Amino acid sequence: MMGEEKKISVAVIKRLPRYFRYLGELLENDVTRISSRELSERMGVTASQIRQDLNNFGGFGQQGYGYNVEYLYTEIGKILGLGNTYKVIIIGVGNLGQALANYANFEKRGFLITGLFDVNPRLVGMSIRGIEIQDIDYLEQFVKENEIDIAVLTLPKVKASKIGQDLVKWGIKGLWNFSPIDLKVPKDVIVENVHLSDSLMTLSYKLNEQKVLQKQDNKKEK
Amino acid sequence: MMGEEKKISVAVIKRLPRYFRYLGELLENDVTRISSRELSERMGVTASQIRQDLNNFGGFGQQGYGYNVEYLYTEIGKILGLGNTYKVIIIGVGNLGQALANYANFEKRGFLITGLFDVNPRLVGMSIRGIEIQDIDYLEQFVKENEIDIAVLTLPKVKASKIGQDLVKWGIKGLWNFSPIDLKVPKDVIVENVHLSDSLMTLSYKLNEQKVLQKQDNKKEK
DNA sequence: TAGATTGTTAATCGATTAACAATC
DNA sequence: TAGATTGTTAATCGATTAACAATC
Repeated sequence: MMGEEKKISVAVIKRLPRYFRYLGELLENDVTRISSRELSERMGVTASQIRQDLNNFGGFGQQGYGYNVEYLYTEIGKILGLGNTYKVIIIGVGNLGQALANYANFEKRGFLITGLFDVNPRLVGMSIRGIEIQDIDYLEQFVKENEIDIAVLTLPKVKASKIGQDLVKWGIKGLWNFSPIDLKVPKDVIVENVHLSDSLMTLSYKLNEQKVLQKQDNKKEK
Repeated sequence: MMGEEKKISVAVIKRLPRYFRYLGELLENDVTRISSRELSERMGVTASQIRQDLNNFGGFGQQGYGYNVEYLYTEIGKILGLGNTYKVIIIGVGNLGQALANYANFEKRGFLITGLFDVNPRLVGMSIRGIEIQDIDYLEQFVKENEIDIAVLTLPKVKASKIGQDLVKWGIKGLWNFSPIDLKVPKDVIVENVHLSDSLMTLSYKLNEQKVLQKQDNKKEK
């Protein structure tokens, strides 16, 4: 029956951009076809996983041949929704917000920065890549008048929660959240978190674990 | 037998910083004790998972009482290796590198920025938070003379791979990689990736999926 | 046609959840 | 002591891997 598709797991979705990246590289190197086995060796995953992952979305390969790199690249791009353009606003134009505003590659992928907002009067009025930073007081009006797809939250923890709620109220459906908080949102709103301090702590954990393992090894050698 | 501990899964490790964050908030709000059930409700996970996760590292709770917030917070901090200090260098001091260099919270957690490097002659000689940006030519010497724990890679894709290899050769054991590549490193070197474009693509995918679901709902309503 | 490799089903593995005895 | 809640074992669920028939 239609519409009865099994839900794709987050684990699979998170792997798609990586496939996309590898296929892009193959394409740059003029590789026209690739088998799941060879791709698996390059990526350090199992061929089985690649085939399973792809077959969640359709049969992109051909028996006895493998996958056409360009075709598969295009198809995964479509699956990731990269054909679309998204109107993006950045809220909090500190160092990180500026970094993201300046990152040209996002524009290439269809993420168009259409508004920048900050509370800091020193920043308001300045421009980044031709876009003027507005006072956050104008945020509500701006969001309501422009069809914004994604709001990037790069502001201090204390403000992020409130602004996040407001944005949802004003109709935003996508949040790219860099603040170290978990936003509570209705289920039709998508939040993608980038928790840098979490990432750094994970690194810290692993470095420590590594040290412990080395000590154990040293003992064994004695 | 000693040293026969079961390996902690990445899934568990990745959850630790989140526990740490929630416990920190509880502490700020003067909550002294919490049960796995209550924490689970706040975090949107199962109480069972919390207890399982924590018991990988030890019994931090007390039957009939729950967990002492401050104690648990401290212990998870220890597990995450936050008692240590790490010497950190940032390679590539563009917008993102600058953002990270300016992020004071990292210092608080023991991640001390001790060197900044870039190829861009315009940046070399400038200072961020009292640290002068050096030409990347001095990187090798600097790494060999100072015991650097973590190198942050915030440079263009094309350079990242080579520099990453070099750093490993020069003895770096921890890499915090922001470049959209997968570094190949020996197994005693830890790489923690922050792939911003992957994250954005995941958001894009989910926004698209959301749209599709809404269309299906609309159909059903008719 | 023979060889290669997919798409897909079945088997395995690991992670999450449930249940409950231990115990504060 | 009775009630609450942990620590931990057992059951379930889901994701990964293996296997192989289908087919290019």
